[in-house]
Amino acid sequence: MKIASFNVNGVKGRLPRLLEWLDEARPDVACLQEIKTGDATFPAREVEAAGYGAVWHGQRMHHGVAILARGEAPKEIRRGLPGDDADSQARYLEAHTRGLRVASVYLPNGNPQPGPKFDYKLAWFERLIEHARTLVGDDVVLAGDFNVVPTNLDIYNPWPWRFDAVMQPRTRDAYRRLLEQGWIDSTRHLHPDERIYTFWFNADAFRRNAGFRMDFLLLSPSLASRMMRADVDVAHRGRDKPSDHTPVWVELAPGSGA
DNA sequence: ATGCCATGTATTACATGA
Repeated sequence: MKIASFNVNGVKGRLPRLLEWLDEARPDVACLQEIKTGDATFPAREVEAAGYGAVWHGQRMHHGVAILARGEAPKEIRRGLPGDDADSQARYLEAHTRGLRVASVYLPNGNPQPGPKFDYKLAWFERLIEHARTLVGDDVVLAGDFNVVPTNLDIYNPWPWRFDAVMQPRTRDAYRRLLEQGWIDSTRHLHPDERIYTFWFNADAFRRNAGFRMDFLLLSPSLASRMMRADVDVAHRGRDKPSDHTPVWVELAPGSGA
């Protein structure tokens, strides 16, 4: 069973790339971020024609997350994180599919730093940590764009980006505390020493392979023994009109209930 | 230290992204 995450940077403009990737990669579950469209304008018909059921949490112009499942409709469990009723940004969606609880996560970018956007990022991260604590005992995948570069192995060159929100000690500390609950960064776990990137700032940065690793598939401890392979579909970043992120995926062995 | 760029929405301009 293949679980994937893909920050599409606009699901409508990216539809040809998305449908092509679904056809080629055939993920069983695909979590999308930055769909950048409202609930009424998500291209559900096209996604369904590609063989995927979907749930989505849209927002006009910005953010927005979705969960796709091949051949079935995911059952939505929650949209938005608990802890702040005034937070109207669409960055979290949780659904049940294929015997798992799957969350599509789009953590705030947080730039410029310092400032209110960085404060929002840290507060959002704390709410994610609190909610994740309630999930870590089940079969759960937290998949998404976490907007954090966990270590200097996860970026081509930390120096030019040392003031960026994704590099800050407080951002990294929040991510470390999330993982301390027991979550497994599957890509890093299976490739402990490799330089692996999932985001490139622009086409020139991609040519130089000057990337960041910020998209993760975090597995709850109960799924650890089912982890088989993990990789990044790097080639999709080099195609026509690509997203700035590239898909990441992990393959799980069938569970006892599947 | 960074959006020259891309995206979407609504108008030729703005907000967002990392």
